[in-house]
Amino acid sequence: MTRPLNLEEVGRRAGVSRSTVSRVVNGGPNVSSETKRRVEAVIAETGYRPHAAARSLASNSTGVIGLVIPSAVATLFDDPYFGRLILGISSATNDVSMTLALFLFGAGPDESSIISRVVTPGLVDGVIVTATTRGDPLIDHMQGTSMPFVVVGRPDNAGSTFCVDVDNRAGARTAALHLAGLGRRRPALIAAPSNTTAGVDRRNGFLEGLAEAGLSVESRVAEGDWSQESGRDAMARLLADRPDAVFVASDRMAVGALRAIREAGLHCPGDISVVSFDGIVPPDLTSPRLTSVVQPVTEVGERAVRLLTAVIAGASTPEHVVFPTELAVRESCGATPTAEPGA
Amino acid sequence: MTRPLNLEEVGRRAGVSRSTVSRVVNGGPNVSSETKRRVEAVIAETGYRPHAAARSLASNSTGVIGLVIPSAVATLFDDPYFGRLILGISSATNDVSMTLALFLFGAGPDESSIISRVVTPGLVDGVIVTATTRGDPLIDHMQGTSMPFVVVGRPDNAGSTFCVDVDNRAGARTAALHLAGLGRRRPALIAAPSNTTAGVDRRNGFLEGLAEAGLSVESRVAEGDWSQESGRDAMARLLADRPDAVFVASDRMAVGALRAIREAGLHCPGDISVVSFDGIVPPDLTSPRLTSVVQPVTEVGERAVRLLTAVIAGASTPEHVVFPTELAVRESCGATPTAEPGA
DNA sequence: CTGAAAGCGCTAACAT
DNA sequence: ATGTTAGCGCTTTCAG
Repeated sequence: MTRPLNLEEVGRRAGVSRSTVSRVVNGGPNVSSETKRRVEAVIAETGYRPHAAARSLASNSTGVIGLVIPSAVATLFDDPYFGRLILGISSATNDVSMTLALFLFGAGPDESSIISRVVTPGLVDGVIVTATTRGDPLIDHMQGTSMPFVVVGRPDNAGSTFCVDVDNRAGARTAALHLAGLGRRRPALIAAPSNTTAGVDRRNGFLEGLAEAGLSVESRVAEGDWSQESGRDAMARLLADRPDAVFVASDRMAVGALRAIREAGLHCPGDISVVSFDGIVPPDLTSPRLTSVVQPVTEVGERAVRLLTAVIAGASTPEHVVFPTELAVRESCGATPTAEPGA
Repeated sequence: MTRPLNLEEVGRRAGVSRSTVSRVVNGGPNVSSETKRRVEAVIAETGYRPHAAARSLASNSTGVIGLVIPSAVATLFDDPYFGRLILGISSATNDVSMTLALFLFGAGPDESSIISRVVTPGLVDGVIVTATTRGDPLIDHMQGTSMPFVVVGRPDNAGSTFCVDVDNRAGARTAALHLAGLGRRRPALIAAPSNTTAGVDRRNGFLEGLAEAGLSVESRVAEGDWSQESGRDAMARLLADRPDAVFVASDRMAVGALRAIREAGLHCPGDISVVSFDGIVPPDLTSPRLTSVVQPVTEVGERAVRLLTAVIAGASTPEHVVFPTELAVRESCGATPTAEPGA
């Protein structure tokens, strides 16, 4: 006859009440060390583990946070960005002994049902939302609920939400200034999708930096979709205009751009300087190695978790965390490389 | 005065008991359509959603499945394999209205605590374990618990576990036969880590196929670590031995190998035929396009979820699902490409 | 320092 | 067809 292994049973075996067992399990005060020892012995020998659902119900806290990635099309995982972000978030949740729930969804009929699952009470304590597009209804939806959430990235209506982002605009501006400083005079731009704030911010930042240097892209602008292929296609098209420099809004697209340059029989950085954004593709994977505006993806993820726990704990004045980026100068821009950042 | 929005409250507003509300929420029988209509109206206007933890506790089923990836080092996400697998698993869990919890952990002191969190009662209904290494203690650990689980890949002691894998051995053998059929006589092998069963199976399958064709790799063998860099390094070393063909155990490593070939001033497939395994890198991303043994990653993920739900439902005789692979012949092997599979 | 008791919100018999 | 009731295993006052 095997009875359920719960607090009551552990208490029975240790000769104490379930309240006392609960106290030792949760490291509560007011337990004699002798009692504590005995209870712990029973826990060890029985392998008792508290029941998560029961605990959630009684304490009104689940210990799990959700990560919501809408429009999670296949291509999304071809970019190392999300893997890195997930890694950062996962490691931060592990650090605080929480569990990570992943909500991925593309367009489709299931979308609204998943959206509503995310805000199911008693499922997660809060959620991190990322990869939203401009005007994404998801964020409005979240605001209409009482579920704590933080956004990774900059939502359109950022004012009222907690979010953590990198300074895309400043980073792109730095890229422009760097290119200008190298004496380049016919810059081109391969932008990221304009339905994302990161895409818009990087584009604006680049144009702003150019303007400061008295330069302009004129018609040398193309927009990619984050994929390597799109970067290659965009570069191939732009080459007709004979640019002597190009800022590519993501590493992945830059890899494609480098390829297009090579396929056109041109040389980088000799014929054209390339600077990209992300700092996520291992430098040695390309030749020349990419000069890139590095964003601290892992830190962003970790910070998002910390911020979310604060919101869950009751923080109420929207906080806006913005991480700076750092320009890693390597060979693709044609400048003399500086030391690797952090080296 | 706002009262908690629960079954009781919804029932109060609709003028019925909480059991009745529970029935309509769960689509149970024995509810008059008039009552059902009234209750649904209240639910719609209040935005009531059942409390997940309470439901889990009462029903002894959480509706969440865990995905466990040990040794989730950063490099893990540089390979599109895991992204694809997660996508497949996520879409399958969405289909059955379940939630996906992600447990990633590298080596470290936290490892055992995460391992034990995975088997916390009342947290997940079952777990999918993948990316284990040979002799991984995690699987033994899982077997010691009553938590339902399935393995993606082939555990050493597969006999007693449910698992879904692809036929790595047969796929690699096909690659060998294909290369032999092309008239290549000095084949080389860039193997995957020998502490993984996939690595071992692919190696053995290739050697087996070679033997059937009366060929041998002799000393033309190197082992990579799945990374693109390792493939490049391995190829660079092997080139000294003048192979006229190489089987690379993963697409990522093959991309690196192609690069090494180019950097050595050699030509693929002219000087050397390349066949890889995975079929996960978009063909147009490399030139020449890779001939590859394609494994159905997404299907594997979906199938793992289905199998797990069966185990959760009580299935008890270990089942071993093995998906076949398919050779996609493109340009890197030097053969005349066939039509794209599935085209 | 420890125990008793009242829920948390839901499901699932069992009544009616 | 609907209501009543007894838990699920835990946390958390409140007594002692």
